[in-house]
Amino acid sequence: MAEPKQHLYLVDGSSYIFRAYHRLPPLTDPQGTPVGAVYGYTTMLWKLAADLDEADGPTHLAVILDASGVSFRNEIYDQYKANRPEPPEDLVPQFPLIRDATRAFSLPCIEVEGLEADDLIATYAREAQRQGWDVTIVSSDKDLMQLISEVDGPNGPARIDMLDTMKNQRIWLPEVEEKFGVGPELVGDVLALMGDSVDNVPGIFGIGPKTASKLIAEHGSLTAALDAAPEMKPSKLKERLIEGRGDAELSKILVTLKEDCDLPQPLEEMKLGPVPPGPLAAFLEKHGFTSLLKRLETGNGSPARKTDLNPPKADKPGANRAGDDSANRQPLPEMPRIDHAAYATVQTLDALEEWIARARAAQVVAVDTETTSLDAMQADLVGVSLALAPNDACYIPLAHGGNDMFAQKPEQVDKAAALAALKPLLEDDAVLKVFQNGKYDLNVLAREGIAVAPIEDTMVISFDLDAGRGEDGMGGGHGMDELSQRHLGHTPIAFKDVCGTGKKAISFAEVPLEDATRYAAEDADVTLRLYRVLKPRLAEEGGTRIYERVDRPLIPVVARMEREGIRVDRARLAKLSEEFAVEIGRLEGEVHAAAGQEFTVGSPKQLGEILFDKLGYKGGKKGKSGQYSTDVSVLERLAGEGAPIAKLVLEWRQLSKLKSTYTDALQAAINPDTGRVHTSYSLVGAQTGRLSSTDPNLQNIPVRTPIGRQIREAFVPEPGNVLLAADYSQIELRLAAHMADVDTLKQAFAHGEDIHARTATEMFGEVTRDTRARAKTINFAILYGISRWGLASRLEVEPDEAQAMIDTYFQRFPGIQRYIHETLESVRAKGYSETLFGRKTWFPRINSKNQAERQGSERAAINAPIQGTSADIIKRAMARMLPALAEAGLHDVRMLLQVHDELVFELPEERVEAATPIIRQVMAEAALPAVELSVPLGVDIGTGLSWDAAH
DNA sequence: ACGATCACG
DNA sequence: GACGTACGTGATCGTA
Repeated sequence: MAEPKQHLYLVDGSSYIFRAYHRLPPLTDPQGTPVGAVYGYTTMLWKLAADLDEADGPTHLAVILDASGVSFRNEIYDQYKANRPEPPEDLVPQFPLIRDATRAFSLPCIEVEGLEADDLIATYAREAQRQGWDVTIVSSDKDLMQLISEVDGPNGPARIDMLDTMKNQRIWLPEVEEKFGVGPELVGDVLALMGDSVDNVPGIFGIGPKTASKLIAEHGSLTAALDAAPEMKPSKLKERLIEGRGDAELSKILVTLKEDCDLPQPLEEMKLGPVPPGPLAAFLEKHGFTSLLKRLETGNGSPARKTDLNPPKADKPGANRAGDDSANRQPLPEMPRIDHAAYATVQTLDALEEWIARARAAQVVAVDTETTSLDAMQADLVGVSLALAPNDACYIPLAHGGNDMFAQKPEQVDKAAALAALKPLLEDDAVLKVFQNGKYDLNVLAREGIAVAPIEDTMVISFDLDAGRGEDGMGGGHGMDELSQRHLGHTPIAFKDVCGTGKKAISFAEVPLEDATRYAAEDADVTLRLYRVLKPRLAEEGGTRIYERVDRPLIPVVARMEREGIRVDRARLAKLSEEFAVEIGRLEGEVHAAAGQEFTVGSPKQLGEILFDKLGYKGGKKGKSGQYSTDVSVLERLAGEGAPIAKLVLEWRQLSKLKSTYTDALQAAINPDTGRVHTSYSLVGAQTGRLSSTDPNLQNIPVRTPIGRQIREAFVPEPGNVLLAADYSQIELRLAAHMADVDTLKQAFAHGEDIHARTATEMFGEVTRDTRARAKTINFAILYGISRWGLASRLEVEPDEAQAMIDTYFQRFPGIQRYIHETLESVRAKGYSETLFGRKTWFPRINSKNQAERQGSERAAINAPIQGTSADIIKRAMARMLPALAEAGLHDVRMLLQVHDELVFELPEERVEAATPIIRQVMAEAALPAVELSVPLGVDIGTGLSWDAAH
């Protein structure tokens, strides 16, 4: 048997502590020594050491530090690292503690005078790779990205990758490519051109990361780029390249890692075993890391646990871990209890200016708006609250006392003046604005002419961490009250306690200032506290990638789409409503006649009794509510068996649905100010990461039947414009083919084949209308997690026959069965599924003893990575779309709607030709560069004078 | 407030 | 031996 692969982790201790210092709160230990960064470092080592025995975890580990003093690079260039500022004074005493912490874990700690940590890491990494080991460099230093590689070793490929523990991100070839636009072997050349101000590597003045990447990618190397300079067309860039040649060559030497250092310690001595608890306990105790100490004692996720408490086990190492993660969370510095009396009401411009100044100094401020409506497109701004620290919060009333000119109004800052004062703060790049559901506030403030940025959103952070995590008894929502309850143990004042409910409800503008301040300032306070709890978890739990790269950038994009809205033709809808009403009345009469009595056709209860008791049709099945089922499958069966009433009811239902849900409701949804319909998208509505749409839902407008499609004809562009609809074609099946690595399907997609026809050929040997339809059903069944009974009922065959088809499918596409098996194993062990972009969905019931519950989770878990990856891809496309169009000068293309695999745009007719290829490209390439798919993404685009015509 | 039904991907 | 059968949503209606 081959020996298990060795995996060396090299921890770049020095760079970690700098970053930890800035990211973590300034804790001090019982002796008064600052230990915030050390605490961060300790938890990181803890996690790494506890990963021993995990797949891809370390078998060997060493910490590499910078020795103090000068390195050989200073002999080459005396200015090297010369302008680096002194480290902050409360960081200095923490440097030696890094060594103490490392020793406490009984881990090797290596530093060599005259060598930098990077050079030692490079040498050790290459040496281990030569011996066929995998290597993970724990650092985020971009210089080290030069080392990322994979070579053929004695027993298979040996790779060097990186792990950024702050962002909890693996860095591998795609990440390097994304950052530098070139492979690792050329990273040094890019760095040499761009320089590094922190290390005082000169680079070439005036060339930054973008230009450097572009030059190296174009010419293939630094030397080639420099050589090509004299031939370039006259430009600033050309001059700089020629004049800066010397600087660039020197920089290249400085950034090149020394890979042939003398090694002070052989690799074998880095072998990682269970951590002896004694020295570690002493260290934790000395510095007052009591929560870690407790975990060490209880063995909960402890690096010492493996031998001390549990004998090594061969079976699933992660079993039963599902969902227990929250208990493993880092303790946070205590926050004071919520104190409503501490909140300020800001009633003068001077006081407001002071809060704004303090917010600027704090650089992070939680913001909340109070309005008159939940609909951001109708809401009037009533006040704004700010929070700078726990209990340090205020409320700024702007429109209390209502709009009645003569009413008695409380003293408050003039609304226009206050907003003018707030605007620079809210738009300041250097001040982070934290919201709970920021999309709402963004829209309210955008309507006041304020373009808030940059923002953070605790609701979205919560979703990216905990989607699906709700269990019985504990809600899984991401609303503020729920989050506050869950993470802060605090129940905020309820809106209805301030404004009342039902008929007696008052507008927030009528709430007395004292109550308004308590409520509003508390919301900002809670938001800030939630941010402090949730934000660090992103990095710890691997949520940074999806939050920073997908969901956070999407917030302003979706907000903008909501504000754009879409025009609907009211007259057309009204006409449809009327036609439907006539037809519904006629059908109702016929149904009553067929039934021999009047009854409420819309009542499934009454209908069931008429059909099965009075008229005596057979096959009535009662559900658990004791009521006959009368859904479409039942009525269709009855209609097929010659029951005229069933067909009439089906028609009646179709038209009632269309009228009440669409033609009537859409007219009512037209915004009187804009004349357009503005849906609201939820970024946290669907567990898989999809958006959902409400008020009205524009993601379920009819399309499948001709009669329903008439409603789509009422969605229209402004005069002179057209609607453009761009759809991903079969995206989920394509992703399944990629993720399950099914060659036959991948080839079919690569050749642009009809995928259902192809499936029919594989399964039934021939393509007919019937076999293709069956194949299509089976393809979807696979995506949704199949059962013989479910498939049987859809195909109207016996379960045995359905099972035979499933077997055939798995035989023809063996990757699918393996994918399903591996996905479920992983979800059972970890508790969550993951998309290609790292989005997690939790399945707390995956190991349930209740079979139905468990099987339901299993089906959802099979589907979630596929549906979720598709959602990630279109989200990335959306975030890039308007910038890409703008870059081509297309500023008048509006992105209006998203329907899961479709984007709808409105644009002047004469822009269609220019916009189409850009939209197609952005969508088709949306996975890149983070993920390279082995199937192409097809995009179908159409245009027309209605949404229907655009398809 | 909840279940049944049906609109969408 | 019983369970309850395709994934993910939201709106509307009737009924409790």
